[in-house]
Parts: sequence; C-alpha cells; structure tokens
Amino acid sequence: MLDKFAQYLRDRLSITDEQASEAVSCLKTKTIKKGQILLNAGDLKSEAYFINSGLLRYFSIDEKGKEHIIQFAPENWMLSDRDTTVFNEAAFFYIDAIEDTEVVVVKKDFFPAIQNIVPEILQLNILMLHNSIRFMQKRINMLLSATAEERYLDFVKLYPNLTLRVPQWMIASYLGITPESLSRVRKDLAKKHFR
Amino acid sequence: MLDKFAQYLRDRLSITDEQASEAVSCLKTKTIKKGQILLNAGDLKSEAYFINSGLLRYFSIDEKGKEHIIQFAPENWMLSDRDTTVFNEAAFFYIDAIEDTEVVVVKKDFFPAIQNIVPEILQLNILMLHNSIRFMQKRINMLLSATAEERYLDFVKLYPNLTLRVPQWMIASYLGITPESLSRVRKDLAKKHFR
DNA sequence: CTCATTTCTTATCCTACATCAACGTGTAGT
DNA sequence: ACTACACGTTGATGTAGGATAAGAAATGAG
Repeated sequence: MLDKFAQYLRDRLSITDEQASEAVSCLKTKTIKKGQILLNAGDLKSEAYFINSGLLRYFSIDEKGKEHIIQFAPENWMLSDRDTTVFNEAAFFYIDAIEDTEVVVVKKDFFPAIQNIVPEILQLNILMLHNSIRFMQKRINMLLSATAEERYLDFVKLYPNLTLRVPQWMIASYLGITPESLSRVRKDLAKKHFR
Repeated sequence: MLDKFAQYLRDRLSITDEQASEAVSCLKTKTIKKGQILLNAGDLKSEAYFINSGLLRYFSIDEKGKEHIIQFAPENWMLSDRDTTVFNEAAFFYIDAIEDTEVVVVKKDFFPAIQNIVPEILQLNILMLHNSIRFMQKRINMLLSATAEERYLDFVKLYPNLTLRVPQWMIASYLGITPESLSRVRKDLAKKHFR
C-alpha cells in the first residue's frame, strides 16, 4: 500500500513509475487507530509521516492540561515535528489520530537516498516548505487580527471537508476559542442565514 | 558593502572567500530610510532581502486600517513575501523600515546561479526553512494558549535586543494586544519585581 | 531652543469571550 | 437493550483585555 506516496511523487516530479516505485520501495507503512498517539512531546524520533488515509492531529498540551491544535493532516499531507526530525532535539508537540489512519513512515535517510534517483526532489521540497510558511503566516495574521466568527469562517472556507470530519471542540481548539464559543458563533451564523 | 552577505554564506557553507565573493558579485544593495516602505501588499516583485544593517518590519493592514506585525527582521536575516517571490502572486503583506536599513537585494535567479557554484546551498536553504517553520509553530502555539503577560515574557526572552530597539506599540502589535495593554502588563511586571 | 508630533502611561468604562454548570442527544461497549 | 461517556448546546456569571480619552514624556524638525 505504498501506492499513494509513489503516486504523490510521480504527480509532482518528472519521473517514471519505476523510479517512483524504486524510491518508495524501502519505506514501511504503519497503522494508527483513532485516538492512538503517534508521537509524544519529548520523544526523539527522526521520522516524518506521509498520510495515506485517515486524519492526524498535531498539537500541544499546556501546563493546565489544555490542548492546542497547531494543524490537521489529512490524506496526502506530510507531517513531522521539526524539533526532532530535523534538529535532533526532543519533540515539542504531540501527534495522534483523529480517524483510523495509515501513514508511510519516512525516515531521515530517505531524502538523501531519493536525491540520488531524483535530484529534483530538493526543489520540490523547498517549494513545499515555502508553501507551509506562507500558510502559517496567514494563520498568524488571522490569530492576531480576527474575531472568533471571522476565524471560523476562514477555516470553513480553507478546509471545507475537514469541517465535517473534525469534532467541533477540535476546530475550536485550532481557532483558539472554547467549544462553547464556537457553538454560539455557529448559532449566530445560522440565524443570519435564516437556517 | 556586500561583505556581510558574503560572510554570512562563508560562515555556513564550506566555500572559499573567492567563491563567496563571486556568488555575491552580481547582487546589489539598497538603502531604506526609517519609515520608508519597501514592499506593498499587492506588489509583484520577485526579490528577497538580506538585511545588512538596520531593522525591517513585515506586517499586514486590516480593513479597519490596523497593522498586525508578522515578524521583525534585524541584521543577518532574510525576508520576503512568499506569495510574490515564490508563487508569483500579488504580495499579501507589507515591508517597511523601523530603522535606516541597508539590504542586499536577492533576485529570484540568484539561487539557481549560486547553486552551480555551491550546490550545498540547497541543503542550507532547506534547513533554514525548517527552522522558520518550527519557530512559527511555536508562535502559533503561543497565540493559541498564552495570556498577554506570557506572550510578552516569551518575546523578551526570545528577542532581548529587539525589545530595546522596537517601539512598544509595535511589540504590542506583534503580540496581538493593544499598546495600552502592554503598558499595563509591563507595569504589573515591574511591581512584581519591586522596580 | 521651541514647537509639534509620536510614543507611553493611566484611568474609566465596556465587550467579546471564558468559565461554570446543567441538560439533551448520539454513539460505543458489554 | 442498557449504560456510560463523549459531544454539542444553552444560560448565567466572570474577567482579560479592548476602546476611549486625556495627559506626561520623549523624540524630532526647523
């Protein structure tokens, strides 16, 4: 079941099916049941995850035990805690599964290895990192400037499918508000739109 | 005055002085007076900036005309709006100068060009992008979870020198609070520390 | 040096959202 | 089918920080 990742690479790199398969051949998949933890803060694990199917959650837990969601990772996303995968430090965030999920485990040595087959992948990597950055900057801008309602509307617009798959209290956590507030925001919106 | 950028490259790549100088030879510098705008939202300019001296500010302006600071960029930092430099779209954010500033203008074609001299630079670039991402994730976490006081303390700890160079109302804007609130926070902190 | 503008502070009042608590509904496990 | 827990809703009350306003202090331009 490495097909998805191979296809992902084939779609954005000019390589043959064989090259894609070869690149991916040394990788393993892993299954995570809903609610199960994949990475704990403090862990030292140099693995990134490509999500084949399902949905992961990348979050912190503060001193009061409250969770704060940094991002969601659905199919075809890559997810890792840079502190540990890139900088060999203890992980800062947690990863767990919102749905039963299958990931491809991408170990640190994958990139040097695939580089020999497809040097292009470095450029692709850079492009995707820039893309992450611009999205995160817009998120920061949102957190600095927007009300609860504006944040929610922005979320729905940006991730319409996630809105249905993620429990509301998690969306609230992602938006930096309480579940109660989100419930009220949704009520007001419904009223405005006569529903 | 390209020395700083050349030195910056020499410090993190295993290259000779000559290579560094050669790489940098085609680049131009630019001077921006305090308060002057370097990039406007909506602009289409494929330039990144390396700050030789001074201090830049990367920010948005919302519908109500309020400014929100995404980041500060002091000496030895690279700054650009990815929407325009990487994705050829209209810039989303603004850049202006908090102090008189001199930048090296790094045009889009610099990276392919320098790659031929120092292929290593791709890896350096990737590392720095990962580093940006982890800092931005921590910032998002802070905005989701921390009070005004906690945010300020975190800022002071992370950027002690900026605390002195940046006017308070801008720090407030970076933290997502009003200047008045920051003033109160500082007053309370002073009280706590008997000052 | 002087006047003007920007920045910072302080006080008062106000609002968006948090907190607390109770209750309905849905879903999972036995 | 019964029980229990997770999730969403709603209401009552609290509070951190916003808005407004006004003055003090610092900075800057001529």
